Amino acid sequence: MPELPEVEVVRSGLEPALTGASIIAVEVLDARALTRHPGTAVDFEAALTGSVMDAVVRRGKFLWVPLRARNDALLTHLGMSGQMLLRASGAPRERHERVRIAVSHPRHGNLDVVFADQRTFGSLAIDTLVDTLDSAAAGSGSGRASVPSQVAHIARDPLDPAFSDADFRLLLKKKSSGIKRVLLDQTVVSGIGNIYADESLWAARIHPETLAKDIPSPKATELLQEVRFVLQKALAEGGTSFDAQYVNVNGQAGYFAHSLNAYGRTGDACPRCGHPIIRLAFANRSSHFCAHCQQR
DNA sequence: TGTTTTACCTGTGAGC
DNA sequence: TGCTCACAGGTAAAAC
Repeated sequence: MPELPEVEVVRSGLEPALTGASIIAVEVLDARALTRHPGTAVDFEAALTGSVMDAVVRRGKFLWVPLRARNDALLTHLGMSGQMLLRASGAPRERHERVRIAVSHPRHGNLDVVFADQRTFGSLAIDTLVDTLDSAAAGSGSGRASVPSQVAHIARDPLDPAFSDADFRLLLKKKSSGIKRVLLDQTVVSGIGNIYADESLWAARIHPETLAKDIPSPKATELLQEVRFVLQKALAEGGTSFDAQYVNVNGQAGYFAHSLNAYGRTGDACPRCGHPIIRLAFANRSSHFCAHCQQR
């Protein structure tokens, strides 16, 4: 389940291999991988072939590759099970392979970028670049102040230097939803999914159903600190991998699953107080928390 | 307008 | 052994 740390691991893995590389061939094996793309698979293949990739940029869970001397980018969202894999040119098909992009890099030679996705929630697209609303750099990996139009409404993530803590606290004051729901709202703060929302709330000792507007400002500041700590620790450990759902560009799993305190630990003793971690149904998914040290 | 629910999708494992 | 069903969850559209 790729959230900010997992997507950043993928971004930093792709960056040296793709920056400056030319696209020499594109093969769409399953058009469902293009649900975000406004045109057809044939358009997609034709529009990419021959273009040069300038960078690999991330905001929240979105990744994109600006195309040289053009006002558009190759946009990627991994969804729940998407993988971007770097493979030797002509390598055998991956399981659930949806799109293959053959590139030629001036220093690294030829290789294939494979987009594989089991649950087909992820997708690729070619999207027009628009100016960022605050004129600051778009996100991680680029100094340019432009984002794909489909990313324009996505908030900055907590690791972005241009993220405003004050704006975040102000937004919380206006939200009458539970804080867990608000943390998952990518227009409020991006990059956080179910795993890191549960972990951050556990660390900040906040019950997931606490109304966002009821959280005092100092507590909101503490929550942001915990969010950043959890994201940075997960990033340092290569992300969170359950089964084979998330891997880096070389197909390797991350280690953060061993560091989880609440997520997926239903029935285990809370590492802080020893009371059992509880699982609560929440919006077609689950919240995991300690009812003793995270009281409403 | 703001908030909540639903649809999309497939592999895995539990239960029968 | 083979079948059914619940579950995992990010995003956007629909419903409330």
